[in-house]
Amino acid sequence: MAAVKSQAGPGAMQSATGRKNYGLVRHCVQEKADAQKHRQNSVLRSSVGFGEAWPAKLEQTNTVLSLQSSSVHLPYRSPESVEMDEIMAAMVLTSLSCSPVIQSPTQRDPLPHGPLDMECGGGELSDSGSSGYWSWEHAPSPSVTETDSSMGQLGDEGLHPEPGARDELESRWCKVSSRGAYRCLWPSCRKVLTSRVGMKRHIRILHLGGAEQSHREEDFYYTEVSSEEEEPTSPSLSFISGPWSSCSSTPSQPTSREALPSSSAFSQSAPSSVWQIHTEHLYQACAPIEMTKSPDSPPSCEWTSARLQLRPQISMSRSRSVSVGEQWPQRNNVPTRSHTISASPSRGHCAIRKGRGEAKKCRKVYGVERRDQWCTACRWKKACQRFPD
DNA sequence: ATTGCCGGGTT
DNA sequence: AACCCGGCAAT
Repeated sequence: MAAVKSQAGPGAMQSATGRKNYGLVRHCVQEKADAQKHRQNSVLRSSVGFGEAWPAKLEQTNTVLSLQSSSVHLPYRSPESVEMDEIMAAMVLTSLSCSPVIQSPTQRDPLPHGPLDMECGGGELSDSGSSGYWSWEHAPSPSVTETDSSMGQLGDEGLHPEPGARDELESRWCKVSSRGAYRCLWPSCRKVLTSRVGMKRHIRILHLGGAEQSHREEDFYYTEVSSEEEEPTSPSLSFISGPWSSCSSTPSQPTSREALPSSSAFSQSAPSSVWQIHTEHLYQACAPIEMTKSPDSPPSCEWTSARLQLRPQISMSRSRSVSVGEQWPQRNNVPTRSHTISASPSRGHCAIRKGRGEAKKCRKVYGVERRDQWCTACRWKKACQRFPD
């Protein structure tokens, strides 16, 4: 009883005669307490880990974050001063994801499913891999990984792009300043026009069937290229850069081209998937790190220390832009899950002791004063035969 | 402190 | 075998 009082408080007190439920009540209370304890511990742990990973991640993801900030008209700030504002910006972006422009890409279901659709579909991209987290932060293919990481780097003037496809992407991004041509990104159509209006018309008429409702959708099917960049690009790169650039209302704007689509693409599927993602993420926090490290990752020791930092930067931006607003539910959920896991031993422990108090015994039923009504075993201080466990 | 009951003693 | 109880673990 004293134990009950101390653990469950006065509300859970059971009378001596009500001891039948004592065990159950106590178990529930115990698990509650355990849950709270685990939750606190997990929250604390996760928050600590987050805090550790955060600064380093800030440095690496500064680009994406600042771009996001720019999309909500927040001035660029140094990484050291951005933490809270980034969270706010991410939340704002999340809320902004419901804007018509952002949603429009997902309305193209009847269209043939080229890479564009997959990419601009938002949810399809993030969930295409399957179970959310791994498909998000685990780039399914090297090309995507590289693209993701280069996405972040290209916007970051402080980082040096790497050779290979990244160069191409860089040129693609850099062409913004030297824009001159527009390439149709429709699958198997690489038409290049020098006029945006012409390109829109081309897309609308040839690919969108001239539909009136496709009024704004042409933006998603062409990309702006520099006139000298006519060599074909790998599909993964082209289809990524294209829709992303065009998802914004003004495709030629480098900042919005990156921030808006990313937020839109993920926000549509984020609230549920990211929720699960972070759950699994924390759950798998002990998973090997190096396996997910991109070969292009900057050789920073900070990047090898925290798991999140090893993710492609765009992935991190996704997670953050969408999930920061969801962080609390996630965090509240994660400990719950960990509690479920960690509670099993405690449950097993309780199972051993479960028998006691579970069943009424003669002593409890009749009381000491009516001992004559006890079963023989109880009278002999043996295992009760009338109310066996 | 109370309870359940094992182990052992006594008759 | 019937009965009783010390003592322990669990609560």
